[in-house]
Amino acid sequence: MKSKPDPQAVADHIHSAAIHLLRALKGKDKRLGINPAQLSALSVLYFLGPLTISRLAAAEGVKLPTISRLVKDMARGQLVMREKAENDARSTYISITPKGKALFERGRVNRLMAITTALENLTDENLETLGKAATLMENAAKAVREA
Amino acid sequence: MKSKPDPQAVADHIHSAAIHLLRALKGKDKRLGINPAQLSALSVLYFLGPLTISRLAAAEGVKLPTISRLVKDMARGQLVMREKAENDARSTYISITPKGKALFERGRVNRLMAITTALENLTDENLETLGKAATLMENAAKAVREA
DNA sequence: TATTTTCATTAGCTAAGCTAATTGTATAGA
DNA sequence: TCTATACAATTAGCTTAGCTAATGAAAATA
Repeated sequence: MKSKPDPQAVADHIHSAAIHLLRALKGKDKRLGINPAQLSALSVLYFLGPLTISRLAAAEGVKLPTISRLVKDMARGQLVMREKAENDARSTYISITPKGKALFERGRVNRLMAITTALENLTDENLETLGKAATLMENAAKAVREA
Repeated sequence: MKSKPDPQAVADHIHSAAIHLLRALKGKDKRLGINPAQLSALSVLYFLGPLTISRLAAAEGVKLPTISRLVKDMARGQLVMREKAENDARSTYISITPKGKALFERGRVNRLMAITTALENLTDENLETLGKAATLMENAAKAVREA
């Protein structure tokens, strides 16, 4: 039963699975007026509190301009607010507004419902497997980013 | 130890992990002259053999025009070949060329080396976890797509 | 035979990433 | 203190990878 797992094969498999899962999810939150990238950024602000653009970019693992534009869009929709940092005039803190919070909560639920539904019929054991795998994937992502 | 896993939380976690892993990988195969989407399509042709555009799109979980354009680009680069189906003049079979095969093999190795390296230090048990998770994710992706 | 369905392409749109260049602000060193 | 360097953020412009809608041609069906 325990045939020695081949890292290359596992890498191939997990990579392919990640691609297919995200592709399948794309567009599931169209009607909410929010897109996946915004949802993801809102999630960070929701859980971590106000952050500068730079720190938000780092948290999301993307470059500055990417977040900069995202924040602009979200600020226009009043999902987030800008606040000048007291100690450093170069920095701006971004925080989530009540409206953003509400949208995020709705959006998050809707977006993830699709996966959740797909996972609901799984055994607890399988759910546990997925949970552990998620952590391993996050670590791998970090390692790749730092490579 | 076995605290009842919450599908919603697992969904959230796996979703986030998939986003971060793929973002981290992006651009790792720039210098090969092939991009992730092409690599993914080549992979399917490599393993499954010649397919029509429609079947290729289905295998990749995307719409027809997406694959149509991808194939056009790859055909220009002589990575794949078109062949008219004998029995149905509407269909075209796409197959991988020797050049495509070679590029795929190199590309695949290079692209996945990043994950592989990140995974090499894991225990066999963790690799097994990831392997199982990948399968569960593929199933979830399919379920989402069909929802 | 006439209609509908299917396979594929084209045109044109959007989202989400990137690099390079620019502006304004902080800080370190001469 | 002044100057050079470094850092935060934005803007401009490019690329990739997806989508829908419209079209043409072939096959299947009523």
